[in-house]
Amino acid sequence: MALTAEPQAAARQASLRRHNLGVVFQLIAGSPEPLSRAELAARATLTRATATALVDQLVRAGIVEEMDQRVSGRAGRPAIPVRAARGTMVGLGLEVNVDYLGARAIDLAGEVIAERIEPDDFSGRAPEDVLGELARVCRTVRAAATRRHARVLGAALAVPGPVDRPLGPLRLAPNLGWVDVDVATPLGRALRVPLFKVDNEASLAARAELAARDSSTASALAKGFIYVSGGIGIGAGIVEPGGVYGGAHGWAGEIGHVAVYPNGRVCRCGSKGCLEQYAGRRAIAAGAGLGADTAAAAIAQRAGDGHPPTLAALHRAGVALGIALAGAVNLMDIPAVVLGADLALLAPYVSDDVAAQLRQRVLALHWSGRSEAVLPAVAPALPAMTGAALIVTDSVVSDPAAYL
Amino acid sequence: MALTAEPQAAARQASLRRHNLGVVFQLIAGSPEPLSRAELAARATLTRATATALVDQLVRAGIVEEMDQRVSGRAGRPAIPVRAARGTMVGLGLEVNVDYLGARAIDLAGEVIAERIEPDDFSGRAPEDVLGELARVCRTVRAAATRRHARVLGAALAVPGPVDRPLGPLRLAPNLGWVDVDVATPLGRALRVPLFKVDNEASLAARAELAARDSSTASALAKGFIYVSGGIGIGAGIVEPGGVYGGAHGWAGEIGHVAVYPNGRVCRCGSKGCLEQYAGRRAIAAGAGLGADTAAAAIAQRAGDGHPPTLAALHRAGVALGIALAGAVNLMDIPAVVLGADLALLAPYVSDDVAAQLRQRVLALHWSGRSEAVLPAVAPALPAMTGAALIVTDSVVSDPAAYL
DNA sequence: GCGATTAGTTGACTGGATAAACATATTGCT
DNA sequence: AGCAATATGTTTATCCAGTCAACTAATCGC
Repeated sequence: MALTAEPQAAARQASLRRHNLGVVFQLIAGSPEPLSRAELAARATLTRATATALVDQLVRAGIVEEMDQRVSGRAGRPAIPVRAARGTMVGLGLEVNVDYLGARAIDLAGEVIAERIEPDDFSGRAPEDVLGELARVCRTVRAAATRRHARVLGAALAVPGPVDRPLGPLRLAPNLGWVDVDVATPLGRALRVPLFKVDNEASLAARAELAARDSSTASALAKGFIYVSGGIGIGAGIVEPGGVYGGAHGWAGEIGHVAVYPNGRVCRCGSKGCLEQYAGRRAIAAGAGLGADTAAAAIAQRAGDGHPPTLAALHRAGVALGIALAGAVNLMDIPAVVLGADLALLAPYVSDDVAAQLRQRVLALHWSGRSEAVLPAVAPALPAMTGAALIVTDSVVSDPAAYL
Repeated sequence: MALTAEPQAAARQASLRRHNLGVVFQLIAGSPEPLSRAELAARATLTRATATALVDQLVRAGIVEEMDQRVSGRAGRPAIPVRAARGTMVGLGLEVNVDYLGARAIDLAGEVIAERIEPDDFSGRAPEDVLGELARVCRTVRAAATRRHARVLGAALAVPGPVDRPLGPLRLAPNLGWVDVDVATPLGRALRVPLFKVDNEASLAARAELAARDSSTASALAKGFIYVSGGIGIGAGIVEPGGVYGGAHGWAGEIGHVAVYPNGRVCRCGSKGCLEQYAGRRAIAAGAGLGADTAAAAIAQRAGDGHPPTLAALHRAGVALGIALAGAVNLMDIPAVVLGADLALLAPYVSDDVAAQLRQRVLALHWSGRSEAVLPAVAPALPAMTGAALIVTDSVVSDPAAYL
């Protein structure tokens, strides 16, 4: 029989405390404004007594900090607001990509404590060199963080290709020219952090987008979305209420190699008709009659000027994107699409075509008059680095007991 | 910030007991042979004392039963084996499809206690009539079960189309000609069961396939698989270690309307080039020059005889299926494909083409020499009915405390 | 200044797990 | 047959984390 995943561990009293610490800290970290112990008790349906015990434990550990009492205006003893501690613990988000690498340190509140980005062209460069460079950058960022008395919880690395979760190897990074690279061992050795993870760039960017949405835009994306990270290659991160969908190995989201026109253009990957060949930045630039290295901003500029070949190329890209996304939505029932990276800049010229294809091709939309939300990304620059840092700080948020 | 789903409830002492009852019963229900209290304690990493307490509670509730002592051959006091109680509690699995409806009662051990199938042609028939008929069939099955002193835990209904989880409405069932039908209210009212759920036929069949694999075939599918339910329409159930993937509303798995050739044949759904138009049973029959109502067995027969148009049609179907599945695997990183329903019969003639397309088009397979497993289904007839019954009995398995 | 109100703390109690000793039932050796 | 060895299941004392209810603390409004 046995349908659900079985290897569930039995719980003991300690697990109770551990779980509840997590619940309380998630409430604290997830709230835009500070909460009091009483408020936490109410939200978690605990008694004030236990809420106090839990919060005190978190405060003693330096994970949570009490703030000065604020004037409530109401009767009664004033509450002591608590919030995630600022600057005491940071996650290190690292990224290697084709045209830059960098590291960013983010604290439990999501604030950037330190960062360093190094633009360069890494395509075809030897992994050891590039990773060595990254380790160096990383050390300077860590030094900056420790100067500010922040403890480094761990690091996570974003890579542009399918990579085994959580420790690699990186299976393939076509645009770097890397195949089967063990990224974790050299970096882990160089950094000596208690926690090290590797994940796909698009998945991590999706996570950052989710975080950015949570605090700013109201949650049109609360029930999930697919974040499309468009550059030379195209990846995607699929976000559900539970987290980012990874699949069996962590390779999920390779939308760039979904066949849009099965007998169409030959792709670098060896297949034919892949989405990348129609909606990748180079494909669009080529279709627009521009140089292969034209930046997305320049393409957008050209489109804004009304340049017909550019508009035509963007139209073809939008249709191709719409076809691939319609397949994704039919398969996975994803309620919204977010266009990120280069595609965020090009969104004004492609999102209508994407939406039209979704309306036509998604079975569940077709019957109703409804249409799928297609939105540009709002997360700030280099979201994958932020996302990488977030999966580190997240490990504290979901299980603070591990850090006491 | 807040990346993980937050509305986690705080745990109290009672939750501990509840959780551990679930863990223990999952171990009991999931084990092919009976376990002793001591063995359960070891597997769940509990003390024998608590294992005893938990098992006793389950035994008192009639969920678990002690068996006669078996001779172990080893020294020591002989163990008292316990197993999920047979025939005391059943889940009712219901299904409405184009050419039959039926109900099947399954006990906690997965044994069929009673069933009744009524073949008929329901396409275009009014929902009220068909559901009325189903309610009648269901009552006879329930009567048979209660005659055997089994308590009915609840019922679940399988429908051939996207349906909101867990209570409907059924959004669309093209082959029944139904749109936006509230299936739960009339059936729920007629049956008066404590638990009622609705889900897609393919998702439920996938669940049954998983159960069938667990006990028989070794788990080549342990890390997940996509079950393709091929008939006139084509649906899919995506199984991960955690369960069956549903998406935001429960509509996931509509692979039949993934665009394989975006400018290809017009589909009943209003779009163009849907998989169904190439790999659906009618499409294959038409391509083979056979009547639209030719059964899959007859098509397979024809192919076995070496009939060239049939083989050509099956080749086209296999390629189309492979293209769609390659998209699914690229997006969701699914490690195996199971061909079910009509496609199980046709598997010998399509699986090679499917595998070839996967090899060509799945990025993560392409770099390595590996290939994706493509297997025919092994679950016995009408798996969706079994799957429906299983999601009911599963609710006991995962949370027995709710049934004390 | 005093009641009303709300926040946080304290102490008795309870449920559920652990640990260790004990009772029970078998095998195997002499 | 008798006894040691072994493993299962049960009993008892203890501990831990949460509840409940009472208490203290700090503010507002009159």
